[in-house]
Amino acid sequence: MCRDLEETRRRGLRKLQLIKEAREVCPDVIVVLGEDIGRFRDASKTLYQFLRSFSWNDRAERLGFDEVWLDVTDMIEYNISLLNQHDLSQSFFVLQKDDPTQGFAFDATCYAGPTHPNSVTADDEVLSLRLKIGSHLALHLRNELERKTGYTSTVGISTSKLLSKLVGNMHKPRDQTTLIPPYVCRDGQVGNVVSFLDDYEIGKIPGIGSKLAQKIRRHILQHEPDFEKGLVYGETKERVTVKDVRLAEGMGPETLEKVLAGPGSPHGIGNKIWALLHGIDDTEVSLAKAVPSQISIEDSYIRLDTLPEVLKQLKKLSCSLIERMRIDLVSAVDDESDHSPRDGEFEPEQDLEKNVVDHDIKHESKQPTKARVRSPTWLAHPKTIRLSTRPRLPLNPDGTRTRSFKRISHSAPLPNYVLSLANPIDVIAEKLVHDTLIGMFRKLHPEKAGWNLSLVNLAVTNMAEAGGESRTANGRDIGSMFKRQETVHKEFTAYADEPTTPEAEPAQKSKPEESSISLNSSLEVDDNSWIEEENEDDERCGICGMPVPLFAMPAHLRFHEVKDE
DNA sequence: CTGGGTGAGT
DNA sequence: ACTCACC
Repeated sequence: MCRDLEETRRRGLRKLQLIKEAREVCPDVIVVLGEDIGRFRDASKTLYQFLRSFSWNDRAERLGFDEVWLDVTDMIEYNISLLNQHDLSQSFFVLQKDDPTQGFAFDATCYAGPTHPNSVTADDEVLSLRLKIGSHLALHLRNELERKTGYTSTVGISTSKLLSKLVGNMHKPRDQTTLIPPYVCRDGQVGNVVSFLDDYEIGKIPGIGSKLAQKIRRHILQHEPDFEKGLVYGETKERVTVKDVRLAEGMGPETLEKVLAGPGSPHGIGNKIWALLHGIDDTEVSLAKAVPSQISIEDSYIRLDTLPEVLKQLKKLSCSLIERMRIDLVSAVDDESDHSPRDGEFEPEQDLEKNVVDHDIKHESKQPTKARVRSPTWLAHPKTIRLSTRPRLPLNPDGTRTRSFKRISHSAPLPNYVLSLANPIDVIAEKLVHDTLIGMFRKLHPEKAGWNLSLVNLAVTNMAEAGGESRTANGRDIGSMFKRQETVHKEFTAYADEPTTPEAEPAQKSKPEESSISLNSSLEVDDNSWIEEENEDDERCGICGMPVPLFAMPAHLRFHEVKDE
């Protein structure tokens, strides 16, 4: 097994490759089944909360486990207002509005890291400046991420989710790329956005998945595109590029609508895809959510065709699901009622470490007046439970098996006792299986036998958020953790990689600077504890008295000017 | 035969 | 409520 993604790829292993094919092309590959993604999930959470903790507007959106968009438009705007236009090379980026000493020095006359294209042509000074500042912020975030967690990362800087994601792939691993102006061009010349996108295979554009890509290819090629066996997943023999589509005869939003519309496709798909092909994506980076909208656990099986075995698996999935619910949906809240647990008094067994910031607790315990405890509380109540299966299709007459990824599902109200924190997970799971899941399973598979499942998924959905619009309840606590201490590095033994996303908009106007960050792999991390020291070289600000590093003083004083207006 | 997520259509 | 498309 290779720790190194490049080596792995060089040996012919690809993502989404069939195990059979992997063994053919690389006979000494070691295939590990039954993997536990728990540690990936933890790493993902760490990454997300770290980046989110920098955000001012809380627009931080995850894509899969290892990518995050940040809409940092507000931070860029604010910092532009602080710039000394006569000394841009000695700028200071303020990371916190309420504390102008928190930040870093940077040179606002240049981009940090690589750009695409590499050479800068004079154009659109406003957008250029915004992107330059964005690129320095990205570098700072990457440096801090690596210093504090050990994770290296790759970042794209542009004005939309679409463009930041794509351009971020240009320099991997452990680097960043800024898509630079001119985004659109005058005089019929092609801007950098269109020229950047033109050579992409159509299916590589985020938002154009396999189904849409096939429909488009079929239309452009005028026949059913061949999928050659042995080719990398998602690649076709006949490459259809964005340019091919854009310049195809009669092509436009209307044609695309006709080509793409069908059952399951959203209205206006033609317009949307047409915009995407031009690098236009006006979708916003979504606000961080206090709670997920769904939690699900699934497992796949070589063969699952008896009821006793199904019940056993349902029990296992139920346990995992309840455990996950308690981790992600339960938080500790202040409880004023004078209920300090007496010795020997039963306390619900559950792991709240991830939800509670321990310094808060210590702080609380210093309060002499009232015995305050943190009581576990549901941040949201799922109202629905859903059971999905993926049946393995019966053999064809000719003995082959058609592969299907179709799922069937059934939903039911989630019984209240599942939310009981006093009972052991085990006990709840057992009851859930017998009271509810068996019945749901029978609805999906009424026959006594004859079915064979390749997958079972158990989910809770339909979250009713509890009380206080706690958008900040959980994540912020974790976010503050980063500001307080170095976080222990968790080993990340994989070659995380590649996702891909969204939709479109005029890159032109005053649009968000967005960064798409992708987590790559781990480095050794020095087991670092850092001590905050007061720097004696700091000058004190004449206005607010705060100690400010000398190089940051000009920016700090401008901060007062702006603020006091 | 990966293990998750989100959002939309019907 | 259920399925599909997409990541």
